[in-house]
Amino acid sequence: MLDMARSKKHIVRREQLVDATMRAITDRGRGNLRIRDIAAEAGVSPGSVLYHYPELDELLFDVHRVVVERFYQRRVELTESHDDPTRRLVAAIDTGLPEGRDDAVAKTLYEMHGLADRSSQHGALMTSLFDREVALYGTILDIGVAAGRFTLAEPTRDIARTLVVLEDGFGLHLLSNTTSVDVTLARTLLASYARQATGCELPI
Amino acid sequence: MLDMARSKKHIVRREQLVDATMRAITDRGRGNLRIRDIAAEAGVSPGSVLYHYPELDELLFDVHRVVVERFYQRRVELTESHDDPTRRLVAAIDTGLPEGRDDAVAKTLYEMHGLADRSSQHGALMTSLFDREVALYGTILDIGVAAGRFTLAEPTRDIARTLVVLEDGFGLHLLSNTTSVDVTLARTLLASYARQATGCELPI
Amino acid sequence: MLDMARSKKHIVRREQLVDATMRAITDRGRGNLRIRDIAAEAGVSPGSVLYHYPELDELLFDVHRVVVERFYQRRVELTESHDDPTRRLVAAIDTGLPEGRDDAVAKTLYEMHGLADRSSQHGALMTSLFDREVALYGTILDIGVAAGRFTLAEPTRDIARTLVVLEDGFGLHLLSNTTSVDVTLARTLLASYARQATGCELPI
Amino acid sequence: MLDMARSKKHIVRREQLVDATMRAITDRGRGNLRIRDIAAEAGVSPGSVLYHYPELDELLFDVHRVVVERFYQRRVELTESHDDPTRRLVAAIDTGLPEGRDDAVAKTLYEMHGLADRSSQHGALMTSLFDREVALYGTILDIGVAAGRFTLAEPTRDIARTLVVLEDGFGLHLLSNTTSVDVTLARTLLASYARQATGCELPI
DNA sequence: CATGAATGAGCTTTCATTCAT
DNA sequence: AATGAATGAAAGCTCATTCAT
Repeated sequence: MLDMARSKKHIVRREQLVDATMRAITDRGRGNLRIRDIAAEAGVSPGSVLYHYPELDELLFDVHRVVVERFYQRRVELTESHDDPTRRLVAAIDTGLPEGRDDAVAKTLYEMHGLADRSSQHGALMTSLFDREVALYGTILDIGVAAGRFTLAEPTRDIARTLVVLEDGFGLHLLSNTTSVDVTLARTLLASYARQATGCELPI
Repeated sequence: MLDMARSKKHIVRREQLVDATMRAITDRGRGNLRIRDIAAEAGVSPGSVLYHYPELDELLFDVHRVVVERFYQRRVELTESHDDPTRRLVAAIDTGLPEGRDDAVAKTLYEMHGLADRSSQHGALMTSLFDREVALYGTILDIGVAAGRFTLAEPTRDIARTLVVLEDGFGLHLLSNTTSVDVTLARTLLASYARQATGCELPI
Repeated sequence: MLDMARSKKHIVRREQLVDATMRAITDRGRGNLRIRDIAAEAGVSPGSVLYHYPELDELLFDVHRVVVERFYQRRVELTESHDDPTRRLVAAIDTGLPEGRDDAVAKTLYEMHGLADRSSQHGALMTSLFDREVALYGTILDIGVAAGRFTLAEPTRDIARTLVVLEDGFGLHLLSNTTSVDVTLARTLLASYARQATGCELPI
Repeated sequence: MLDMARSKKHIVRREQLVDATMRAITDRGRGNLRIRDIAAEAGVSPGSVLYHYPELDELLFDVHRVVVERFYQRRVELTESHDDPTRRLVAAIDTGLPEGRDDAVAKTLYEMHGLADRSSQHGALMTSLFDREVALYGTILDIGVAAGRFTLAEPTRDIARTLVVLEDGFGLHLLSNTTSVDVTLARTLLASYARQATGCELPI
């Protein structure tokens, strides 16, 4: 009992630290991340961070995991809140783009790409996200086809993958200081591609 | 004369350091970059690096500049080595994707995205690259139209931007440990989009 | 309570560091002062010095402050331990001169003059010391006059200032390798001036 | 011949470096003095400084020597430019005080005190200056006595020493950021002491 | 559990110094 | 004679990490 209680507290603390780390990454970038930043953001001491996460890599991995999950779950929820296939498609597009430069989830997600390079664990996470995003789009497209709304110009999966890659490309630019791309343009071009690929006008 | 010679030597050393830095970034990533790595890669002492680049930021900026220029120039050269619009388009696509995980130029380019976040100078570089890439695709498309080979489904610029963003999205995945995307798939999907957008089969 | 205890420990450590710095300055001179010297003198690690004094300047300022205070307080105590005006005057003179080349307080005090040059904070400290020393002599003189023992040849303040400046001049020589001046001579000449200025023989 | 010419050039360069060092010390203080500062002030390269002064200590010693000589010679010249004993005395007092915070000779002289501490060579220089200054005052006083103008209250040498020490004390304050003492006050108090000691009003 | 104190490893940075030209 | 280039030693500074309380 006591053990469980302690464990529970432990888990809660770890979750708080994951959140704090996300904020710290959004603020300072992953490269400059210091334990004291995480600690400060969580309102605890640096030693406390190490206590709950003796291996910092584990914390970073948890952050990645959480951020992937949140990002994906949000997409699922918001797309499933619509019945109309075109509205679903638009919702998918909208939730696939960062809301702005301070979109913590999106920012953290992109910061994690650098890790995938050196860690297959992180690579696996990213792959799992990609695949699920593709599946999400795939489902939306197939349902649209089944409903007689979409006429696909290419195999479902190819369109879905292209859409996800496009999102990622736009995300990269939107989270940088690039001025050639803004979120409106990104939506427009994504919708434009989607229209072509589905043969269906989108309510954007 | 003497002054020019000295200046020249200095410039040469700086170029060597830029190259060394590129390699160091490819090896260790930008976040973990240490002066000693650059020095080791260049075969000089750490102090020497600081001697030629008192401000590390300036070195990093030069690296970004060089890498952008190399990347873009290579694309221009290889696309212009073809006369046929479709072959040009294919060449553009091929040079827009990293050749592999160890593509130093591409790798460095992507590592620089993190800097754009905090530095408008880097942002400007990235914007300039993006704009020129878009212009490159734009020219290819327009020439193809003029030659009666392409029939554009969308405004030239929109297609061009979409192509560049797709490349960037693919690049992101190809340089990470993601297994869902490989270079063959990237080429295929890019070509697929290009075919749609130009109404013209590509010799891929 | 806990906060106060912690704070207290911190304060104690800082005081220890101030003392250690005084010794280090006496040994090596302020110009050659290294953090490791302070650390070694305090029996801690260099990092620990920075931990308690993130700004070295602050430490140096505290050293100055402490040394000024100690120097002045000692003078006050020792002069006030006498009732006879002439003995007081002699005590003031004696405590105004360095006891030797290894007089840590005096040595540090003089080493600080170089700082006043560039920092108004240090200048203010030196001014405050000077003014208080003048006031101390002033009081002694005035009391002597009131007691009918002294007959001042000049305004009280002028005599007092001249005495303090003389002390400082002698101090400068006594702490250097100058052989033309020793502490006996300094006492004699100071007493000589004091005798003239007060019209009263001093028991030196 | 060639050797001598080279030698001459060498000597000239060394003199230039001594001057440059004086300026550098006045600007940055002796403690923070870097070879590059001297080089910059002399308009040459750091390597050149070492070439002419392989031992930096030697340069510093030459600076001390030059500065002592200049300071003393100027005093001699300016006091000897007067015939009247009182005017001589005033001239001595005036040339014994720094003209301001940027008085390079005086500034450098005081910065050298820190060296005397550790080097007997420097100590000897300071002693020689002190002794000559005392002799200078001594001569002035004796001549004034011989001319029936001064009636000394103390032995000549004691008065002379007291005057020099007073100057040094004032110098210390005038070159620091101390606000309690300015040059006018210093002149006044010195003159006041001189008047007492000589029994002669000074035209100050 | 949590913290403040303390440490030491690892890095940057500064600078006198060497050296080829 | 003089310089720019390069070095390496010595210092400072930053941090993760340890530990007593």
